[in-house]
Amino acid sequence: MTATEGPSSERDQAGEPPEDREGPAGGRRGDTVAAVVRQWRAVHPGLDTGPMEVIGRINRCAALLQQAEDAPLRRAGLSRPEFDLLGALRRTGHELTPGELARETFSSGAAVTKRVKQLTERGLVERRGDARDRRVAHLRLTDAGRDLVDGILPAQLAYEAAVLSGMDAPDQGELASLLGELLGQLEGRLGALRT
Amino acid sequence: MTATEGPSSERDQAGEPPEDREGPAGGRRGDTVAAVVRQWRAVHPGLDTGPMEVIGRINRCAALLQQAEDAPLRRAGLSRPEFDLLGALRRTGHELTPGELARETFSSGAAVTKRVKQLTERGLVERRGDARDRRVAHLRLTDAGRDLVDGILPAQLAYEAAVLSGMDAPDQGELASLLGELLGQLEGRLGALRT
DNA sequence: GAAGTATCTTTCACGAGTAAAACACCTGCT
DNA sequence: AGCAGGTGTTTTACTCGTGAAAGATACTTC
Repeated sequence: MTATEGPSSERDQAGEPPEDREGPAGGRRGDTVAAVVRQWRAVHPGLDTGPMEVIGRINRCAALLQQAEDAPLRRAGLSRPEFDLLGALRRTGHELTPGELARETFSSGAAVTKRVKQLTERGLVERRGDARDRRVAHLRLTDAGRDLVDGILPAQLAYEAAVLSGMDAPDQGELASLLGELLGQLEGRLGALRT
Repeated sequence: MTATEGPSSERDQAGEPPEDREGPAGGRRGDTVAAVVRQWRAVHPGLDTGPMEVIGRINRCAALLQQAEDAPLRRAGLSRPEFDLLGALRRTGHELTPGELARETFSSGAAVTKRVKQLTERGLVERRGDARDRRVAHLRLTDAGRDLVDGILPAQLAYEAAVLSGMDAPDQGELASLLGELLGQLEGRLGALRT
């Protein structure tokens, strides 16, 4: 969550006309971001609210999805960042160094250090020193770690599919494709905008 | 950040064939999520990776956008959650209680308490006790707070528009619409899935 | 081959968010 | 009136992530 949005609320003193009126959980039609955009437009009629409708919704979807999405993981006693770390190890198929893991999972090196420590204590990850360069460590899944990932992943994907099931397949494909386009753009030239 | 993804990395001992090879910053074509999906499919050919392509991309877009998006705000000395709080006050037009603000900004009451404290100390927000019910506080923007929001918002939206400018307007509209559909679904029946 | 510089990882100190408990106050029931 | 229970807000104790510094090792150059 973030972006210039939030659900619309009701708060009217005595006898105001029953104007907008949408509970935070959203009205029967239209999402909360749409309501927020309407509010902004009422206050600042000249504003170009186009970007909010995209960015606000992305942020809001991400927040909701993360909240919901983690349910199957928690049952396995894993947080999402922990699962991401294990997953990176699993899907690449080979050992990774802490630095590589940090890049893979888009988190700081410090965070990786901590997570690896916990995961090794739990017996899911093993570390091995490099013979050539004694600064680096090589991390790999233990058998237990691999089994855990392989056991969770199908349930996780099925759960995610259920979460998305309100949308039909073609729309999901279209959405994935547009997001891919946006993401490609962002990953390419974001950082060139560091004004 | 989060979701079952992360960029692909290179790590090969001596003489392996130059197989996949995409730096974390993404290859010339295709986003990082696509690369991750390819890795998963190579390891688990039977998997339905559809959900990852949507959810993974949403999460990754959100992470990148938040990182980039906040640049104009930081110049004004505000974090995104602080701006969201001020924005909620501004766009609703009337006073809000801490509880309402928490719902508006999708954050916990405790977080709102802390932010409000800081913002009142900075002279951007004022509080007023309720005469009837002395538990509740009513919060409103000071003139300085209102001016700050009004001063930042156009720059913020222009910046966001620039961030999205790699996509043409019809695609942005399409994306916004699909996200709105998804968000409507999620907001409606998410929580019914609390398995 | 020694000094300086770059790189990989971990440690430290801190800020931010959360859940749960604590408070403070209202309200309805007897 | 008095109290049981509910609601709005703040406090507390804790977790987690981060940036910056520290630590350890490799490379480069004179």
